[in-house]
Amino acid sequence: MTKVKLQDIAQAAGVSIMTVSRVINKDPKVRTKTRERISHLISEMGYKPNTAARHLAGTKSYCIAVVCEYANASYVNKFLTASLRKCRTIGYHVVLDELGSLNHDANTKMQELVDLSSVDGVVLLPPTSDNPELISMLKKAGKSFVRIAPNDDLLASPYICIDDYQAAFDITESLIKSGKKQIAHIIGSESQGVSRLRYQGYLDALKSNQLEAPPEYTVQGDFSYKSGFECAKRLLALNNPPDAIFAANDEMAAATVSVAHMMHKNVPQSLSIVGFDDTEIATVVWPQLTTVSQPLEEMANLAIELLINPKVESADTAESASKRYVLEYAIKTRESSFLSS
Amino acid sequence: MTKVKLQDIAQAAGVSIMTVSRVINKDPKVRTKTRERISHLISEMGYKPNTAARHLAGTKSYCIAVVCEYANASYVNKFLTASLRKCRTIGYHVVLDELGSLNHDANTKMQELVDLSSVDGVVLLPPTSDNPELISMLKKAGKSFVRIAPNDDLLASPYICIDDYQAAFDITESLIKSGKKQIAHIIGSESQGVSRLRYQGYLDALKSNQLEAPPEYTVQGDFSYKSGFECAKRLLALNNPPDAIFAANDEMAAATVSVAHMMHKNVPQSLSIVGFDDTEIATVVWPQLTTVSQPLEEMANLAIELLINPKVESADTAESASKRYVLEYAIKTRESSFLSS
DNA sequence: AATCGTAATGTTAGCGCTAACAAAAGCCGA
DNA sequence: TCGGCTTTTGTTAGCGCTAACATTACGATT
Repeated sequence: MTKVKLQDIAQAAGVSIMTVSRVINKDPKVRTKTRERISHLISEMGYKPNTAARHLAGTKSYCIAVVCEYANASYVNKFLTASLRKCRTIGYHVVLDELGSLNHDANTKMQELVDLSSVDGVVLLPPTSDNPELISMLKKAGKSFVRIAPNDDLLASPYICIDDYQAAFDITESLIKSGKKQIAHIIGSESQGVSRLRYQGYLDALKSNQLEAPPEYTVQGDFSYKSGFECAKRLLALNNPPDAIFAANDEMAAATVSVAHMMHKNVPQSLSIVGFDDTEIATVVWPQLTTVSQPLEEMANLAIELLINPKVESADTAESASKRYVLEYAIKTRESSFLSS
Repeated sequence: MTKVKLQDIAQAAGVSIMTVSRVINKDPKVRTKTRERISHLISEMGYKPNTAARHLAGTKSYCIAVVCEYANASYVNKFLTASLRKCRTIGYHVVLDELGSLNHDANTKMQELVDLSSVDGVVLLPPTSDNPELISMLKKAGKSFVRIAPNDDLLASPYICIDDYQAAFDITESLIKSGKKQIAHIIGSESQGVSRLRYQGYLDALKSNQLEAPPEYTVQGDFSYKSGFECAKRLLALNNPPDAIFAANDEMAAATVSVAHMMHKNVPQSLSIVGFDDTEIATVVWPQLTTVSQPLEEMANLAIELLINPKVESADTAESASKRYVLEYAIKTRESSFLSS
């Protein structure tokens, strides 16, 4: 039960401890034959590097930070869980930073700096992806970080997103294809770039299908259930209420479902509702939400991958310089927009 | 920006590094005067112990494991977030273990054992709190662990819970007080002890109010939304449908709300619905759920506290031997059972 | 005041690993 | 076959801290 260490492997392989360390750290300066022999022993003897020792001896901390505004947002939860899972398999740790709770300017910065020193990389979740102070702080500190769905300063760091515009376009069009013509939109938080993209996708889908929406069909939410509730009430109280509502996230779409029930509207017959994100919420309301499924797990895995791998800043292709990762989304069609029977 | 270390403090205080270490570790064998002087310097100079070094040198790993079946259950999320928050402040790390995904018997055990070695303590979330193999494994390994809401083998470890029975009793009675007389119950997963307690609380509340429920008013769910949906459909399809439903958790209560909408029942006028847990879900449905609020944050904090503090196994009082922590719950009255206007 | 016992502090070694440099081994042409 | 080069491997030191033991300071007892 006692742990296998470098020493043990080295002894078994008849090499020095350093050579084994090199194999572990993928140092190319090891003869292929030696590497293979050692690699074999490593897996055979079940060696796992001791993170604490590596941290202490080396320059890496084997820890990454996930920064969000509030940890209870459903997409944050999903992302966080995925990150924990991923890090667990590769022997990293995760710390969670919630910016929302601590609003003192200087204090926040301090908090951050403290952690920065002991973290290999940082993942910024929206809306912190566009926090200019945070970004400049990270740059100044020379920390590597990746952002999820940022809007501004796109060259500041690698980032991961989906094509929010196209996804919004598609899901709006799916509404149109199902015969809806009066489609309203609840915009997401103004502080987030994706809100604009999703809004634009919605607008363009209407336009390219020769549809128009009166100005009152566009209402400003902030991604919260509460805001969605208010917005949906406003929309459905109109003289000419919409026959479909595209909410910029699931929370607001769920709220719209609630209002529909409140007003005894049949969903989807007299009102279709679609959301965005495909979080838990989408499937704990009735009817379940048609929504855009973001590959949050994949995003988390990729983000961490990018952070821990010594970025091969090779100049050979323009491709490797493109620090932009656009992942595939999927439209999950459920009953809130489509009657199955 | 360079980190303060023990050495720096020792120098500033004119003592040896070891004395400072003793102060940090609350070793009583330091003269009060010395301790105070050093403590002062520690906070003044902003010293933070280096976890990796402590881990390497000492016997503790400064890491705790949270074990659950599936990480997407809403109470797990809430607990996990709280744990991360807590651990962050005290310089601990958290690893998440999801048992549900890996069902291979031996494999699971192995997985666990691997981690056990590098973890100071383990928190078992239901239903893993009652996993006998897990428990015996932990005991055999001599790991300290605390369980949340266990049902069996109550002396095996310290545990934290609320009075599920009484809470269920209370919330059922609140239904009765509001004038409902035909109250049904959707039982939670059979594998979880709390299901029985909540059921019993429900039964006894009826009895002590001279009410009776026909056998068909009791249906077996499994804490999932889906099961709640099926159960609620069954209940509301009865010839004499209930006028109130107490679901054993929020997921199933949310499902019941869904079914009510589906059947065009007014909530709470013609059907009151109450849940249990007060997770996110309770407030993203309409009407929002009346539910029992579990202090999950507090539970997480306490669990971690218990794990990291060298348990003072003092024999002086029976009190210290009682390894049972029953925290306060609160009934959150919302519109699913109570019309505000 | 000398003696002992305990309380308080100090010293040494090393946790498992990596950085930085040192040495050895392999390869080449002349 | 020999330098002079590169590639591959080894050696040494130390990251920041704690365990275990060694030493000193202090106080009480006679």
